[in-house]
Amino acid sequence: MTPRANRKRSQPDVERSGWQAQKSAATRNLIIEAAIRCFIELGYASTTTTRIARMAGLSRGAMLHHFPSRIDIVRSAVDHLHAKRLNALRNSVASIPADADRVRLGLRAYWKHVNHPMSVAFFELSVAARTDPELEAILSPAQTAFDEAWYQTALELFPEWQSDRKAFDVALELTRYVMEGMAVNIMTHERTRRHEQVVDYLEEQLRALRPPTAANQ
Amino acid sequence: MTPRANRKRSQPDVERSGWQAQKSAATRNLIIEAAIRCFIELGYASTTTTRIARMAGLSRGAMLHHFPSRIDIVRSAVDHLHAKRLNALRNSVASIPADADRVRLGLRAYWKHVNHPMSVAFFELSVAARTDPELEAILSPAQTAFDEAWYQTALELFPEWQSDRKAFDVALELTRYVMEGMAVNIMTHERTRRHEQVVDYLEEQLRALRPPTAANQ
DNA sequence: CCGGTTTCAATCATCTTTGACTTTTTTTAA
DNA sequence: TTAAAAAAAGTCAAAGATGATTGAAACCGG
Repeated sequence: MTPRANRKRSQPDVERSGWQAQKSAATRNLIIEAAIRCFIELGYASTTTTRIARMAGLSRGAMLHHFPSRIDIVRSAVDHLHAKRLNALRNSVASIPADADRVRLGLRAYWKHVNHPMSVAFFELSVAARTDPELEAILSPAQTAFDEAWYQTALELFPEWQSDRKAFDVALELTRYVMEGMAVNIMTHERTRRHEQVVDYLEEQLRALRPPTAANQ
Repeated sequence: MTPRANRKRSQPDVERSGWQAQKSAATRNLIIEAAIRCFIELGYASTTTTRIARMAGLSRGAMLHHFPSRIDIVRSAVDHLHAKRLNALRNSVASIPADADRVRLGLRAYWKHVNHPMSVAFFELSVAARTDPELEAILSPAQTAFDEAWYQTALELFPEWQSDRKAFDVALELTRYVMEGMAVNIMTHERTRRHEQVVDYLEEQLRALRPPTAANQ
């Protein structure tokens, strides 16, 4: 994103647009994305600093220059993931026209979202955080912020649903659990199940849960 | 749990399963259950041989006498979990009378099942197996066997549903995904959500999916 | 051009985990 | 009672991971 790096020395903060700063930011990004790829491909526990460095194509020493310790990388990776995830959610919902089949498109968008590699990475972190208080502390704010944003975004996508907030809440939670349950199933088991049928069925149910004002959009 | 057994010294041949063998088996069980507790409390990655031994109240050397290597413990733990899980499923379903509200009781039984510590342990292993081929090879047979047993058990619980196998499949998968999605949510996030409402709603939907032969049981 | 800084690389000591090996204690069978 | 066998405990070296330290190359402002 922005070439902003947390400077520790007594350098004027405004002067941070030189070539060096940009290269530094690029390297930091490279490391963060390598770490995320490690989470996805190797799992959180096997994501060692050595592996991240190799994945990023850097020496371990060079990497530890940008991130003094392992947990610093994790912290930045969580921030990075959170920002991208939030952005992807907003974009995918914003691209749905008001006169479109919002139930269908919204559902498919979320289905795509939970199957995105980014969600796999977040899932890995979430599971690891269950038994790792330090990671939990890092991840928790991002989780709740995303949950909140998800709720708000859904509310904006379906303004007519505000009339029946009870049904709306059930619909949202149901959607969330079905989608995430299926995503987890796909991640851990094989991918040879009839998930699409369940998505279709869920779509039907969501329509039934909606207030009967609009026609069927 | 105590290795107390009746000692008959006048029968040397049948004594093959004597005290020593029993004590050995008890110790093995102790180790296996300690390992499972470690999976639950520390996570799979942090379950080292040292921690298992400490959890079991044994020296590490003693433990490695019974299980030469770490993976051997994992193997036995998976078998142990699988057997107990299968047994619990069968028992809880078998305890449902034919004239009871089978939808409600079956659903609650499964809800209880996915929130059981045993399921947490299995979940930990499943997630770790995603990026660990060796563990995957150990876990996969147990997974598919359990899935198969789950399907069969449900079929036996709802024999009238055989007439509409399509709806039955959707109902089963839906149930599975909602329940597991919620369970994962409870494990990784906080437990302060309105899961019960979703269970109630799911119960309603399952009733609607059933063939309209029986009254409402 | 140069002093100082930033980036990158390499090495080092420490710690943890693992599995093999050895020793001690307990139990079994002759 | 005693010797073999099994269980339990303790010791050891190898491998891997981490963070710190040192050294070298590129870059910037003056």
